Amino acid sequence: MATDSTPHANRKVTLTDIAAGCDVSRATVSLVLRGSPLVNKLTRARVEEELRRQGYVYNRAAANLRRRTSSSIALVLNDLANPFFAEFATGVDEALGGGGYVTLLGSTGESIAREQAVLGSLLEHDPAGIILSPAEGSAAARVLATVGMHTPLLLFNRELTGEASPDAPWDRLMLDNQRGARLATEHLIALGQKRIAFFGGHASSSSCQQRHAGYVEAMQAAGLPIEPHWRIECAPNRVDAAAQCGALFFDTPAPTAAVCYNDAVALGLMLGLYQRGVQPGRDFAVTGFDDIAEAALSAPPLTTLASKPRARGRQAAELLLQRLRDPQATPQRTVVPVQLVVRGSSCPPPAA
Amino acid sequence: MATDSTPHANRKVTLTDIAAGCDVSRATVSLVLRGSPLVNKLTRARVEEELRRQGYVYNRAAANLRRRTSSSIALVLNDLANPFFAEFATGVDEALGGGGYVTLLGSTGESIAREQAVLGSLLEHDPAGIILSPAEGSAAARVLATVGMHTPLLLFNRELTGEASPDAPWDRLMLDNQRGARLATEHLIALGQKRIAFFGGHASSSSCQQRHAGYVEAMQAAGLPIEPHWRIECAPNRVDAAAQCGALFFDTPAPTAAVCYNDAVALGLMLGLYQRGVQPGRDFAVTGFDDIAEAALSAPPLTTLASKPRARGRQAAELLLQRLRDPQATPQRTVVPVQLVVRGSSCPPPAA
DNA sequence: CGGTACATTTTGATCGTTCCAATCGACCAC
DNA sequence: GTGGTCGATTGGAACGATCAAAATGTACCG
Repeated sequence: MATDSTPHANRKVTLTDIAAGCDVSRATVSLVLRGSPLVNKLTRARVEEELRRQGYVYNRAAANLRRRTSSSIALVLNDLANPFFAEFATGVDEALGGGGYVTLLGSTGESIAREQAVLGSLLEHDPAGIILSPAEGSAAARVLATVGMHTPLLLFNRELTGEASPDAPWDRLMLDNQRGARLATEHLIALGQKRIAFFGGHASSSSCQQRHAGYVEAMQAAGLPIEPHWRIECAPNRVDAAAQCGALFFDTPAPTAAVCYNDAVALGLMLGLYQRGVQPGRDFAVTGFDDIAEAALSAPPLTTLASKPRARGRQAAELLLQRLRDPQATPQRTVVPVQLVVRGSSCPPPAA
Repeated sequence: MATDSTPHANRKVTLTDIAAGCDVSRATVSLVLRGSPLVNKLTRARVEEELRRQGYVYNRAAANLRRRTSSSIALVLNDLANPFFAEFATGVDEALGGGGYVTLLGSTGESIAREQAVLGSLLEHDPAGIILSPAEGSAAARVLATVGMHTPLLLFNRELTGEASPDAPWDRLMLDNQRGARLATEHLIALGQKRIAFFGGHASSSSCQQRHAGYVEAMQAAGLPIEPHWRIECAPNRVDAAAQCGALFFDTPAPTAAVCYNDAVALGLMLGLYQRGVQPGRDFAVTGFDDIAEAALSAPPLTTLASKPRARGRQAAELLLQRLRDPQATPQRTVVPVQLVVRGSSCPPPAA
């Protein structure tokens, strides 16, 4: 309450001010701040009182400079506005905060140019590490060039393109995309579906490739055919997905089910289906990927693959913190399983 | 490509390294870095070459220390996982990046304790300013005590409680909650609705109070009655809203429409209505607030109030940057209008 | 009393940058 | 040859913290 009693004009309070204020040296104050057992109980009390009185706030930047350490982690995301990544970011921040780190945020909006700029800008703040969910098509070489090899980087969710480089000792946290999509496809097949499309995403993105591979795997294992026009690309958002819905029915035989790239796409597709008078969950089966919050609440609720983005965020932070503790350890590639969540959007094919 | 040709072991490259590398003084290199016109073209070229060769990265922390400046802004949000705030954060980061600032993220998860902790932690990194969307019930006095008066703070979206304090010269960016809710209510009234409930939110939150006031205003202006059981509180998320749906129908006369606290609540309510066999947009009118992405894509699409969170984010950043330019200006309170977006979820009452 | 041990505190250098004042060479004017 | 101006560069002291080593003081012991 009396914190701001002294109208300390403008300048910030420093160690030196405190030291002067209670007649000790800066070093002693520093020791007090860091809870060293070396200081006398009495002086500690005096100093602490003075700290309170002057409203001192620690300057971590100065400390970090001297100690050649860092207490921040950069979090660079391709699309923060996507609830999946928003949840992820929340998890990251949670875990980093627990570890005494602060999150430097950067959002690239899926633009490689902005990714470069953002990485460059954040690096100037000397983060202890970086968590990066790369923009689509981001190249390993460029990232390596700007990040260098001083700062540990954890790759989340997507691979970088042209990853031939031997000296890119990065950790990875990836979803088991292939197995997830395979599970979804197998689930549809078990329901009796035979004409199953793969809908949405850009074929150039690694996660899309992996999910498509899982779909192909399941189809082939079941001896089912895959028509070329059952593969529809679209941007991974609702609006574009809804717009592309019609493409599923241009050609015959039309599919009666679709494994979608992710939930956003699946929800958009369902909207498009409604608009054509096709009722998802009854006339047409749909599955998603991610299990974002609205998946459970759509009509019909969406069958999808749960990846628990917040837990993934915490995990990403943990992995990076671990790397900081042991910079020499060999790079880890962590693949987290995803869980099939069956809801109303998946159904048997309409009786022919 | 040759950036990492030198296996520079471990230590980071500094000004001194560059200076030594091309036989000039640190000061000159510093001038080059900042594009000063004082340096000779030739030396500049030499230095720039050396910078590239050694893969130098600027240490902004050191510079900030010396210059007594800061190049970061703290962004503290009560719920980053909410798409509204995720969009907001994206807008903030966009605009801050443009201004050469970096975003320090903090997510409080609607906990006052965490808000304190996060603010404290971020302040140690000496942000030039703070954008805060406070947790519910966060007190002005506590915030003032931890933030102090050195760091400009911009309050977004919510007021702090107990705001009697005369010396809390904070800028504000608020939505026009009252007018928004009034517009929604008037819209329902114009459709012929007479029994209109106000659904969701915590009565203690300032934004909820304002929205409720707008609702009351419209009802009274139209001479319509307001039943006590037409005011249902719930947490501002889908799940709780769906669960509280039944409370609307415990008592008679039951409402035939509801003005909801926000979109999350409205979507949850619609789900709850479906589960009771009541079809929103036909049997019961619903309006939301925020116009989050899924509002347009729900079934039926949601009538709501657009607040353009991303644009608000940019605006918040701009306001704060302006404050930094002129710290002496009198505190601003900016209230942004919201726009009624009429969609399928609002309808006339069922023919009695 | 000298010596050693221990607890506590201080001095001065340092982190990587910027700022200020000073320097230096070259050129010109008188 | 002296002084002045100009362009280009530099040395060294900051910024606010930490660290290593040295310096206090105090107590104890033979």
